[in-house]
Amino acid sequence: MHLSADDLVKTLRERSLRITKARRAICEVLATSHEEHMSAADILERARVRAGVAIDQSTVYRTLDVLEEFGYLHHVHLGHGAGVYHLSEESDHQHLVCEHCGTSVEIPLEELAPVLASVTARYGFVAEGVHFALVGTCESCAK
Amino acid sequence: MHLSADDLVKTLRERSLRITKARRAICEVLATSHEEHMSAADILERARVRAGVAIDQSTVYRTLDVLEEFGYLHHVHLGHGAGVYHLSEESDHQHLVCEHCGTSVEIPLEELAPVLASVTARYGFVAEGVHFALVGTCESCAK
DNA sequence: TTTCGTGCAAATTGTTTGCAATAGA
DNA sequence: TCTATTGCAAACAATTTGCACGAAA
Repeated sequence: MHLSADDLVKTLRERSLRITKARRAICEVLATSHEEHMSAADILERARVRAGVAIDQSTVYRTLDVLEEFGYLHHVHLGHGAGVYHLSEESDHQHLVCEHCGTSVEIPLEELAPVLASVTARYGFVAEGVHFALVGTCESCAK
Repeated sequence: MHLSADDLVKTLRERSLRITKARRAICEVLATSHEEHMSAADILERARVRAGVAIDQSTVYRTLDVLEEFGYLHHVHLGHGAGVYHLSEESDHQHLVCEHCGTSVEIPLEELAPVLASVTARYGFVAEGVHFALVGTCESCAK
């Protein structure tokens, strides 16, 4: 299930943050480009069109910060250049298995999304995060 | 086997590039901090000390570019902030295995470095890239 | 001597911040 | 009304580029 623009707006309202044209437009842009990785500049441009009013980049960054703080959004710096933003998906998770003690830790699949995306882009290989486990050494065994 | 400063200098010479104090110092810094992830600023500082002469940041970037172009160096943007550089190790690689046709593709381990690093930072889990394969669908099976 | 590589300074790109004006609750 | 949020402009951080001089080959 995907987050809608209204979901985002609602959470802003619930935290007694104000719903402005800029914020609404940014939420809409994020909600309607779900699987896409957008830079702040991309979001700004689309939000401007959608809002029909002037929106500043600083407003975009500030809004993204707020949403990220609440866990609705993530951003990563793939390769070089600008960071890319996208909404958090339902918490599919990925397992980290310790080869020493067998413990497994769950991490949100989203954490791996950036690499999986870049692997797809570069090698045409669609990785299935859920089908593999990361093997390594857990924190306590590392000591 | 690790690359020494001389190895690096030698390759520069072989390509008829000039061996300057700045370049030599940068090579030495890289060679003597093998497993470390250094930013360009770190490298600049250490190279300045080592060379005993003024070295400019642009020179550092240009030298790093050259070494990277020749495959002796990699850099990645982990998280935010400055990118980090490190010499290429023996080409450890990672396998992408297609679950449909069994084909496997090799990708440089370095490709996965960003996530592995963030997983370590966030969960104290040291992933061993070489011990897992990414399972998914390859380009031709995807059609 | 002939270029290549340098330092310097200024330009670029991506992101953040200070502040007075404005609009949401 | 009251104050959170905005746009603007300026500050920042990381990296790149233009250029004339100096130094490797």
